[in-house]
Amino acid sequence: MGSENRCENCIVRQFNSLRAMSKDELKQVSDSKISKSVRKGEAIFEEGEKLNGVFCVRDGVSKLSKLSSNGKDQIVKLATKGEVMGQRSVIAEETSNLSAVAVNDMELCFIPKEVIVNTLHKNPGFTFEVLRLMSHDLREADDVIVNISQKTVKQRIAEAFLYLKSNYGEDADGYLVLTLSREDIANVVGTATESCIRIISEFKKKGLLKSSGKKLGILDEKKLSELAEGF
Amino acid sequence: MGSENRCENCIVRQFNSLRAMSKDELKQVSDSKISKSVRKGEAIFEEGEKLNGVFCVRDGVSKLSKLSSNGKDQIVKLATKGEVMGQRSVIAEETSNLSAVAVNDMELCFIPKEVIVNTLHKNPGFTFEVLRLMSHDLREADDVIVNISQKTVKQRIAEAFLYLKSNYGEDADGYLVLTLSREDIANVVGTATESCIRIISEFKKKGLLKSSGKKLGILDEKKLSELAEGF
DNA sequence: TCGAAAAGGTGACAAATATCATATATATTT
DNA sequence: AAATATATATGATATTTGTCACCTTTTCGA
Repeated sequence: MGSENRCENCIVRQFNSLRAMSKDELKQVSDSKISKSVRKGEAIFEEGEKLNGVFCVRDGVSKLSKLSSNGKDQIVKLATKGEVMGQRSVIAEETSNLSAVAVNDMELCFIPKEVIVNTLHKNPGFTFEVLRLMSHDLREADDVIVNISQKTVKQRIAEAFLYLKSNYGEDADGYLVLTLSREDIANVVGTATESCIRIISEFKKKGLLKSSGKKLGILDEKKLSELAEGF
Repeated sequence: MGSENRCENCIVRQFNSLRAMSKDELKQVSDSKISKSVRKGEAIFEEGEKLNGVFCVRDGVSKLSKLSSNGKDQIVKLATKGEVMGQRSVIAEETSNLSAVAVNDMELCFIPKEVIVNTLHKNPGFTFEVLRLMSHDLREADDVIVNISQKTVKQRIAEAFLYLKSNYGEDADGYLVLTLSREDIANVVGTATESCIRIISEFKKKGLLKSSGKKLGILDEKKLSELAEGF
């Protein structure tokens, strides 16, 4: 096994709570972790499932969502390289409240919960780091609640594109690196797919967005953010 | 000072993270805390304010909300006896993302952040307990997001009444102990005050709710929960 | 590479919800 | 108790958004 497969050397660790682990703890994690490849569209875990560990995202993006009885799927969060999924369930010792599905091909490490829980009880630095990251997630969740209830669908879609640009960037030609289907965008902002398509078409007609194949790009960021703010 | 004013003897501590503190740590908290009485409608802290500590709710209820530019106020959470407010901001070292306003007369203890932060770095049990409670808050926030985007206003209002009953109970005559104004209920479910009033009137006409003065009571819990589920 | 399936797109219409106006009841102040 | 402010209530209407139907384009597997 090459040394790049050791958590000690894994670069994504710099972005998550694992960076607060001691060398020994990290060694334990590395020895017990299981690497997984997940293809686009595949499920990583399902709502209601009991998680026996957490998933550290090495590459790719996963959508964390909740399905309702009427068949709608609300995406609550997108998890990217460096993020750890399933922490909440492991900490609260509850089944997962969300499903995780790969948005594109992914590389993951599964870390058994025992190692995590042990470290949580022994290493306050690690616990604090997890707490800090979760408090960030909580703030973002609060913001989502306020956005959904106070902004129009058009504002939320405009905001979603700004979010995609600032979080995942754009390529040399100005297209967003992370390509989401219209349905996924609709599920992020909490609207019907048709409404989402309609508004994206409108944005394209107005010269705010451009498209090439499946890719979408932002043409007029200023107007898009004015729109998001409600002007 | 009577012994009931010591955190060591405070009963609300049983419901929050302070129960994981050592005797010494608790003594420190008690020696540095400041008791406050807040009248109904008064602000405890404002969105954007830098918090120098947390607020432990001894009695009463506070609404945690965020104001938008269009004047609407989304209530993200209600904090009750035993809950600690402002933790997120103190932990993340950010200004508060929410405002806290008293829904009824309240008794609070202000605990300077130094004591909290010190304990977070020294006592993993305490940190873990804070983490556990925050992971619960995060789950609830996820649920709110899904509810707001997938359920109708009518469903969410039905749900709000069930929530008020199960969390705050009802008096001998079957009226909800926690009385919220129609505006507050509207701000909890994320709708216009008029829409909220209209639906409550409808519920009363249909025999699902009863009212007496400002008080509201649940008459038909079964139908109300069926309604909340979408039947 | 052909053909099915999925994704993207658009119109017409229905339903849900917000907004505005105005009235009445209730609480609060003086 | 009168005066004022605030909360509740309801109708009329506008706006937003969802739903259904149908079509075109793209993707992907056999």
